[in-house]
Amino acid sequence: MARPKSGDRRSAILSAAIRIIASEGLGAPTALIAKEAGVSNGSLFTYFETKADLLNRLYIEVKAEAAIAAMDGLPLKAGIRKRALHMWSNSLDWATACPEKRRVLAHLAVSGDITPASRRAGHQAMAGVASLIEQSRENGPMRKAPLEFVVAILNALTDATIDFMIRDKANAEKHRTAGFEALWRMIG
Amino acid sequence: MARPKSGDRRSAILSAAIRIIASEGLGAPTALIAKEAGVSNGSLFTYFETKADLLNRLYIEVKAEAAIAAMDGLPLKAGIRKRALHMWSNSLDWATACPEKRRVLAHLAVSGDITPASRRAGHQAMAGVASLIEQSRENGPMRKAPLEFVVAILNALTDATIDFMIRDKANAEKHRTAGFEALWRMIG
Amino acid sequence: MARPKSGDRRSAILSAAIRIIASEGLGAPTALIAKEAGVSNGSLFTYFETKADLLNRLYIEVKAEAAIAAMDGLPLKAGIRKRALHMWSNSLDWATACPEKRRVLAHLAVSGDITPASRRAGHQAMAGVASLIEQSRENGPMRKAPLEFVVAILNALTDATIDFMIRDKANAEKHRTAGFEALWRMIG
Amino acid sequence: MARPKSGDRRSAILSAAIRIIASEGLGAPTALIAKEAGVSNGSLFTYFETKADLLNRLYIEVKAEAAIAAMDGLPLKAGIRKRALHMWSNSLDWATACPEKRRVLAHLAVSGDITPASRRAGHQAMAGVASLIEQSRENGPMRKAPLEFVVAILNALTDATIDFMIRDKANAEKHRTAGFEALWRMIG
DNA sequence: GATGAATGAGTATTCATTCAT
DNA sequence: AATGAATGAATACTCATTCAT
Repeated sequence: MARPKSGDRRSAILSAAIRIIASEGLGAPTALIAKEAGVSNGSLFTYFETKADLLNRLYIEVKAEAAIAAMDGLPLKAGIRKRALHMWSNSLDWATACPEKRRVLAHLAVSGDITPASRRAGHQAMAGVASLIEQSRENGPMRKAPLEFVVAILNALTDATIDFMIRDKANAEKHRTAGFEALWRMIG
Repeated sequence: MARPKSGDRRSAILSAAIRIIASEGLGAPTALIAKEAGVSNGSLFTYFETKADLLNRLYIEVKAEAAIAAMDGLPLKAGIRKRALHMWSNSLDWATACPEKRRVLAHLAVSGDITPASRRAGHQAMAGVASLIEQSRENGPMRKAPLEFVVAILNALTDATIDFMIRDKANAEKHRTAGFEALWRMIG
Repeated sequence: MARPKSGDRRSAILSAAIRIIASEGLGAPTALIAKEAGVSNGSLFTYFETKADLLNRLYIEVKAEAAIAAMDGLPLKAGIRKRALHMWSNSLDWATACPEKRRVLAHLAVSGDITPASRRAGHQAMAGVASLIEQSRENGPMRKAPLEFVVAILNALTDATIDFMIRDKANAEKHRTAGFEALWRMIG
Repeated sequence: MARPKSGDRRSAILSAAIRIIASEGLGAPTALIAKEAGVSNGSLFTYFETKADLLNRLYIEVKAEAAIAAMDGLPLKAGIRKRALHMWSNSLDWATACPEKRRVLAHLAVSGDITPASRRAGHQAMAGVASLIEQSRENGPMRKAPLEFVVAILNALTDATIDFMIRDKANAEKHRTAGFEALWRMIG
């Protein structure tokens, strides 16, 4: 038979982990994740050495996905404000579309199980985003602040905006715009 | 009467919990906390019904302490920008002085063990802060945004700034100022 | 002040133990018994060395009470069958009137905490009853069986009858009579 | 398939439970039972959900075994007295041969952990015995008493007889016979 | 590889008993 | 003596990880 669909199993586990961790938190038993993935609990450990390993992979993959989503369809020729707005919208769209992934990322971000290496990998995945921010602030009031500081603020602002969009869906559009305007006032 | 319940013991446990949870996370064994507090593991449960109870009290007390610190010595007669800056500085000073408390608060904030009631208590403690923000944005670009949204952004911005001050202590002062300027650009 | 009313406290504890153990079983915490007795948990241990001690005293006292109840108002001049019936009725009346004491006795009888010495004390308290049985079987078919065997059967039969009287109160009288007739057929 | 759940392990646990509970009572730690069964403490819980579950299964299985033993080799064509005597002897033989099981059953019978469902299952297992009793008393003095009452008395009488046989082994045979005669006088 | 049973370290909580007040 | 806080041993149950099949 052709190659065993190990890739399938691996991603089945990963996406089961998202669903389970989103609802149960990081304390969720690996056995539950395996079950949700339709896989035996033993199998989980042939794809991931330890639970911590699974968590780290999850962190990296979801982070990467978020980064890709953020840059999707970026109008390369457009002005910087336009491109920034595009990315901002993309990020919020993604977060709204995959609330579970966002929850999981929030859990993982504060987990002691995520290694510095994984965090670095996460940052690298966000390189495109970082560069866009770099350009955005180039002529603004934060032009001298360390890039990381600006990134941190952006992340925080994004989180706050998303939280609010989810909490008050009726006015989601307004919040999205208000968030961007606030951002631009800060760095643009 | 027998040996009366001792406030000292209670706070010994609470502050041991801060130290232990800051370094071990919320999964830290109650026995370890008790030991750090110089108290028997059974005693912990005469002061707190359950571990979750301990966590909730911790959340409320530390949150209240942060609120008090934020408002300490507020120059009531000063203009709004000055007062906002004072609060901003206070918050960052406190967070810098008690990094463990901040870490613990960060852990607790995302914990499923903190009850809605405790969260409400936390918000109430922050009432003074909220009112100051309310005034700050009164004539600014975010005057129409929901207060909660502004609060969320402030929190996020504070966190980002603190993170950065801690990470790059040499330029802590600059980051503190830059953070406030960013804030004021957004809401002032 | 006159003598401290220690006797009161002691019996308060004992009767609280009956109520609590009847409803919670032998696993009931001593603290609960103390509370029900209106006494501090520490005090319980000035009246009874250990929980096992409390249980043993309880066993002996309740057993003695049952024995006394059984012999109460015994018509000394009457014939043996009449006296036996009187005792039989007394026992069932007592058990019906104090179901909690009976429950407690049932629990204690199978407990590993009751010492042989206590069991002997219990038997001694039942001496009057034993003697009556002795006479009852004197000319009957079990005249050669060991007394203890007959006693055991009587106890068992009593228990069964009481259980049934309690379970089917409407026909309690019938069961009481049927039980005695069965007894008499066996030994009389 | 992985290593299949093993009936051997299950019964090893069950019979270890009998030995341990017989000597230590129902308070015996599950870890001790597991150890006696030559199994890890965790394994006990793959065969029985909770300790209470283990206790209930034990109750049902031992009760069933007692019932089967009681009816073993029953001479179906014989007269009722003969059949009753056969059952009586069987029961006593079994109880004498497995004193631990009897002890355990005695403990379990009064335990609050045994569910009504388990008690019902126990009664059903005893259906054959019940029917034999029904026939036995059919023409006797207790023909009008509720069957359950007669069963209770039989149980009690059996218990008393066994206790005595065990206590006074030298005359076990005599007690066995005396017990049956007493029974037959009551109901036959 | 896949399975799921086996393992055993780890943990919150209880409770008899002691002891400071 | 009375109180009730302090103690710490004890215990059911969980779960990441291993391993027999």
